[in-house]
Amino acid sequence: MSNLKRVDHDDYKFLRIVDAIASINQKINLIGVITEIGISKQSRGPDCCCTIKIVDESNASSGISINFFAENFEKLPHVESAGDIIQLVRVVVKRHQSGVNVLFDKKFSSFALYEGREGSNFVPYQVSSKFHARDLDKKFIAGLRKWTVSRQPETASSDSLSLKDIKQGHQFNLICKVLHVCEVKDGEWMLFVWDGTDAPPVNIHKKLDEELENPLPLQLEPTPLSRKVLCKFPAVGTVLRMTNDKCNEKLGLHLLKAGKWVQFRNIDFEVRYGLWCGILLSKSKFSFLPNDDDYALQCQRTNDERVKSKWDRQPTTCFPRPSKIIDTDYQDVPFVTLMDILTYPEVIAKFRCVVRVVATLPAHPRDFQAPCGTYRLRLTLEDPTARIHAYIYAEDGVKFFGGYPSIDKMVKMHNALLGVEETDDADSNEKARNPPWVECCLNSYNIDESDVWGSIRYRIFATTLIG
DNA sequence: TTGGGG
Repeated sequence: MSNLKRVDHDDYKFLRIVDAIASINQKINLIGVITEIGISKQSRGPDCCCTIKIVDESNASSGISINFFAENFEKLPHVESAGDIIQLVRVVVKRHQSGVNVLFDKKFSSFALYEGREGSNFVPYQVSSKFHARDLDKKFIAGLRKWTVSRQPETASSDSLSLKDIKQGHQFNLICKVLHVCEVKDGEWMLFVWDGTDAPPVNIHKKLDEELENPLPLQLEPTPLSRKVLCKFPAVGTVLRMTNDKCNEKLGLHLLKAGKWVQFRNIDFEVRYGLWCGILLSKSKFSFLPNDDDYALQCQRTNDERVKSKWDRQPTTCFPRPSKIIDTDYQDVPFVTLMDILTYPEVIAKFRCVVRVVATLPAHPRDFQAPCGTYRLRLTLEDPTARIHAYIYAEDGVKFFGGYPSIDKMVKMHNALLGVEETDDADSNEKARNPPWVECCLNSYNIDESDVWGSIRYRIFATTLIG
C-alpha cells in the first residue's frame, strides 16, 4: 500500500527547469509559464509542429523550449496568452548541439493549459488526449501564478518597431493587434494588423499610363474585404497587410485570432504598389500578449485620445497642415479618414479628408475632358487607413481646375498634385511620385438602387486645385 | 521521423 503511494508520488513529480536540463533522455514532468509561442507549421514529416518556450523560478530568464508534434493543427497546444501555464506529463529531455530542449511525444506525452492570472480557476482550457487531471495539480499551478505576480514583466516592446517607424528590410519585430485573418489562396494567408499609428507614406513607382489596363490597386488582397469586415476595423491608424506568400512552409495562421495583441519576431517589410506589406517567413515567430499588456494598452489609449479629438484624424505625417495647393470650402468641418468614409453608416453623405492623390485616370490632363468638353476623371486617393477611387465630374471639375486652364497650366497642376518633380525631361511618366497631403471634400452616393452598398461611389466637390 | 538558441 505505502509502496503504491510512493510510486504514484514519484510519477507525479514536476522537475524544475534547471533539473530537467540535467536529465538528458529521461521522461519527466514539467510545469512552467509560457513566454513565447512559435507559429504552428507543417513539419517535413507527416505532422504539424510548434515550439513553445517556458520559464519557472529556477530558470526565469532563458527558459527551455518544448517541441510539439501532432497529427493536425487542432491537437497542438493553442496558447491564448503569453503568461499562461502549461503542464507537461511524460516529455523527453533531448540534447541538441549546445543546448537542451524537450520533446512532446504524441505517443505518450500529454499537456494541459491554464490561465496564468492569479485567482483564475484550475480548469484547463485545453488538454491533450492522454491528459488526466489530478487534485495535486492545483498546488503547482497556484504556486506558479503566485510567482508570476512577483516577477518583473519583460519589456517586450524595446526591440519592436511601431508602424509609424516601419522601414523596408529584414528581421524586424512588431507588436500589433490582429484585426482580421483570411486565406486568400490555398495555403496563402493575409493578416490585417494595427497598432494605432500611421505608417509613413511612400513613393509611387507605378507608371501612370498603365492606369487603364493595369491600375494601381486599392488593396493587396485579391478580393476586397467586405464592408462588414471593414466596419470592425478602427477608423484611425494604418491597417498593415501581412502575407506568407514567400514562405514555402505551411503555417497554421488560422490559429491567429482577431482581437489579440501579438508580438511578431523576424518579419520582413516591403512596399508593394506603394502599400506597406509585412512578410511572414518560416523563421518568423509570434507570441500572444496578455490583454492587459502595457504596450498594447498604451497603443489603445493613444488611439482613444486621437479618436476623441476633433482635429487629430488627419495623418500624423501630414505636419503641420496639408499642402496649400488645394483649397476646400467648409474650412470648419473636421477631417475624417478614408476608413471613416468606407464604414459610414449611410450611403449618401459628405466628408472632408486629408489624402494623397496616388494616380489619375486618364493619365494625361489633355484627356480629362470628354469630347463634349465635360470634365470626367478618376483619382486614386489614399490616407494611412485606406485607398479609394474618387471621381471628378462636370461642374465639380470646373471648380477643381478653376475653369478650363491651358494645357501647359493643367500639366503643371497635375504634376503638383501627384508630386512629380518638374524637369525638362519629357517623360514624367517614368518618375517616382511623392504626392503631397491635400485636403478634399467628398460625397458618397449609389448608382444602383437594387445594390445600394455594392454600387457606392465617391465624388470630389467644393475642392479647388490652385497648383 | 519531423524541429531545435543567439
